[in-house]
Amino acid sequence: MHNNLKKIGSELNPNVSVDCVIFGFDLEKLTVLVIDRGEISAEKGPRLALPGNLIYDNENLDQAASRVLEELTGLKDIYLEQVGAFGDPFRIHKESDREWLKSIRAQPDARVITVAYFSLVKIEDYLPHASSFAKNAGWAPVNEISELAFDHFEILQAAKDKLKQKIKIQPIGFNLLPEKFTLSQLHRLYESILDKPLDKRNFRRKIQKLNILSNLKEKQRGVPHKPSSLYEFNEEKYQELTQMGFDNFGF
Amino acid sequence: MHNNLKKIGSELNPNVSVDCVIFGFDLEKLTVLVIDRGEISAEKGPRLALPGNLIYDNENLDQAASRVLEELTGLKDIYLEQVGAFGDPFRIHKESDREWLKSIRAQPDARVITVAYFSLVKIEDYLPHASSFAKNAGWAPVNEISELAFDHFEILQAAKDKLKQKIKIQPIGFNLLPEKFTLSQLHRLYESILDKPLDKRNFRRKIQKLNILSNLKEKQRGVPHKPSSLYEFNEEKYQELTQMGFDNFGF
DNA sequence: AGTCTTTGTGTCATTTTTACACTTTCCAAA
DNA sequence: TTTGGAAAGTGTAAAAATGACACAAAGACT
Repeated sequence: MHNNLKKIGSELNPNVSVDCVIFGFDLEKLTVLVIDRGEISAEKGPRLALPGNLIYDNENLDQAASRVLEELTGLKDIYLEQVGAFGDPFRIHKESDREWLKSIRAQPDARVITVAYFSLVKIEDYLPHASSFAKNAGWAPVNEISELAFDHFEILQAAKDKLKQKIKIQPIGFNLLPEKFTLSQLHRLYESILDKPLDKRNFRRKIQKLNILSNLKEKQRGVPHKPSSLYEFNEEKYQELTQMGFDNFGF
Repeated sequence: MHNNLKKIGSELNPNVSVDCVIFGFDLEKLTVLVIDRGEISAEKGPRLALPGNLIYDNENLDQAASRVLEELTGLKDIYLEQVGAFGDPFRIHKESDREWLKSIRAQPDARVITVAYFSLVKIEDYLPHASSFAKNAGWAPVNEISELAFDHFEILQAAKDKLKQKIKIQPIGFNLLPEKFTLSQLHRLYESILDKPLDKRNFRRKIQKLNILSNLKEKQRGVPHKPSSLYEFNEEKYQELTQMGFDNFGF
């Protein structure tokens, strides 16, 4: 099938980039990893931007997104999902963007299409201040972001929508939680993503009925209140469910 | 905001294309518009492909998709939705593809990212044989397609999935039906897209309860059985529904 | 011992879903 | 004109899911 491959160097493709919306959950609210472009004049627009980079000609889109994610956080094998392609003609066009563009190795007058991904990360796995990677990256609460550089705010919005939609169908939320978590944490996570309150008892009933959680015989320790049971996501039980035609959490 | 625009000609961008999955519905089953690349040696892979083309540097992605759709069918203002971006490195690599590539004006050794769209067309609005456009395009039943050129089969699959998902949430199916249609036709349409049988009475009850159809005081004529009432999709009533928080058909 | 904070639990009324079969209406052919 | 074929159209009952709602239990801290 793949005969006659052309030999081409691993060059950056000046026309296609990937941007990553990296979600985290601080056990209270949904957060996203943003990069501070530093002190810039008002002309340059918002300081904060999503991590992203041009793609290499010898990697596919998913690989490029993984690479960007790993370059920034050092994390591998992370849940990644494509959001879609973005790009008005000449969306990068300000003289004042030149410096920034140079830093991501794009040509200022190039037309760049960007393919956006969202990823779900256990926030404990990436503590920016402890990391040797980009000191200028940090977690920001999603709901407190009101603007981002370039078209990144639009991309963030699309990523939130996609996540919201996806979590109604597949149990991907566990990627944002520690291995062992409480039902209350899961409950807050769903409320954060769906952006609406869910009745506590009804939520617990619904989740428990699905039977995709293992109740570890272990409790929280050191909390100044009644300690909660800890649970683990059970992949096998979830597979059974899907094989029975399950495809909707009903939120 | 948009100062300092670069002046750039309306050149084709050799790195980015759009492909369109144009769905139709022949009142029996879901169909898709495919292009016959003509007699080619077995080496060249499947004859059938999705319509697509490179994008111009002065149009955005949505515009490019509209253009491709219009160039092929002559139709404007058609429902279009992005499916996502596709593209392995060097996915176009066969010597035998050169001729075809020339015809779509791509360079044989270029790396092409393709952004896929799906669109919904009233099949009656585009009858290939009556059209002066591409004589080599035609409607093919979606379920009878087992292979397509390039990565188009994968794209078709993704488009079907997206359509299936989307129709559970928004009443976009009407774009595939004539202005006036019967409940049975709508029923068959949903079964085709969701790819599963739906109980007739339950389907009708569910649709009617939503109250987004206007029952025209008009019946089918000339059918060899009891004639059906004709209905029209009522956009205003649907808007009311959404404003009341409706976002799920529950299929 | 008392206070604070969060966990964890059940019921009832309403709504939604599912499964299921027969009569009506028109056309066409005998 | 009668008859047969073919799809339209309609109701009900049982089961399941949803939504609303309040208080006791467990541990930490003072």
